[in-house]
Amino acid sequence: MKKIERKKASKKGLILQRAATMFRERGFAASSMRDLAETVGIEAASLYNHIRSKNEILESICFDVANIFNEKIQEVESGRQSNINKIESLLRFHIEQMVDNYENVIVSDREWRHLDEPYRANFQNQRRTYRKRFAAIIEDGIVKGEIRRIDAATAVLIMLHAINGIESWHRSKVKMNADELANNMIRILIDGLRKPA
Amino acid sequence: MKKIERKKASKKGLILQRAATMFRERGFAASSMRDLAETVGIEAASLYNHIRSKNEILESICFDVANIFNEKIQEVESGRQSNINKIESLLRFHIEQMVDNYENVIVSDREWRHLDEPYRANFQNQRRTYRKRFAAIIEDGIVKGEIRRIDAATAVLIMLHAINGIESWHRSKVKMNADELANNMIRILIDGLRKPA
DNA sequence: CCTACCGATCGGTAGG
DNA sequence: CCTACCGATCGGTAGG
Repeated sequence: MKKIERKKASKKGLILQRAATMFRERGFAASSMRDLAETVGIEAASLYNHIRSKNEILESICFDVANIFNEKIQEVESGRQSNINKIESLLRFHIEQMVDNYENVIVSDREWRHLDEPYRANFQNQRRTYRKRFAAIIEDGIVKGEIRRIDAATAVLIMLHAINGIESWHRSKVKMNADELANNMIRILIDGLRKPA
Repeated sequence: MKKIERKKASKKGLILQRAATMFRERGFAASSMRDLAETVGIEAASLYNHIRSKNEILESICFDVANIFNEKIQEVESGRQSNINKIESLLRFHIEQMVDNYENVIVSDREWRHLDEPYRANFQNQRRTYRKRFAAIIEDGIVKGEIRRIDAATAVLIMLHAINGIESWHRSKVKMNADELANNMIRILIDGLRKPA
């Protein structure tokens, strides 16, 4: 019994993993269940023994990613570091996820609009909330004099989107290692381009 | 004769404009020619009197956007400003395009992967070239001591992706005006978050 | 997990 | 610009 369940779980895991790759490469709407089945090595109809629908796969990917980031920001918020260091921690985590959990992170960011209701609204809400919590850290940093007087909401959008640049790093031939990449990105985002006079 | 041509041109323009909106909202693959025809006010079959195929619409959107940015970077490269100011000019232009030419810019950035070959490869090449030219400006700025010793390619990816954050600004209720937005973004990207000690 | 199949919808064409 | 229609493909189900 345990064996069967483990087998089922791992086959479902395989389906989700192959789906993430396919959704990233072609987009959710342009990915067919027949093609997905083929990469998994079964017939299309057999997929439905493991998942309920195409949309359920997307739900699974999107909410997995959302949970990962929600847990992290909770942990960071309750820490005792400076706000600048909290931001650096979050950025490092985003970069790390972008490197290690690439397919899922990209798909959730790019394809969540295809979620059926009420999942779409739910996901959008979680996004909004996450950004507000991130902005609150920046605002606290401004109040405490660690951070320039910038618009916090704009800064959050910049940070979160900037990290999507790693997408291109993934496909690049000249692979910088992941740590070096993270250090470069954080330095640029936190200290800017301009050389201090 | 002129009248007919002008009429045709404007109907084709309407189709491209409605298509851009639809492609942005639902994605290219999830947009049907029947739905597009409906928003234009004609039958699906009649679209083909104005355009050759669904993919041709995407080509038109993507290469229009590519041309706009290629022309701009050419102009900036040949200017006499400092490299920091060249970067600021490019960023301002990107932000301006994101505000004024929103649908086309977003669609070209998000949906170009659906271009048929050889357009896809061509577009990808133009992207790569644009980024190299952008990076060359940063590298020159580093050599001349205007810019910190950062990885130029990484900086380009950050800048270009960061600007996509405006996407969220568009849907936001609390509308900051476009100039204010541009100033905030440029300050954050060029001078960073951290308050100088 | 498969075979066989459903109704719906897709991009596009013929012919006027 | 329309009516009528094509073949292909879609997500998903029945039944075993």
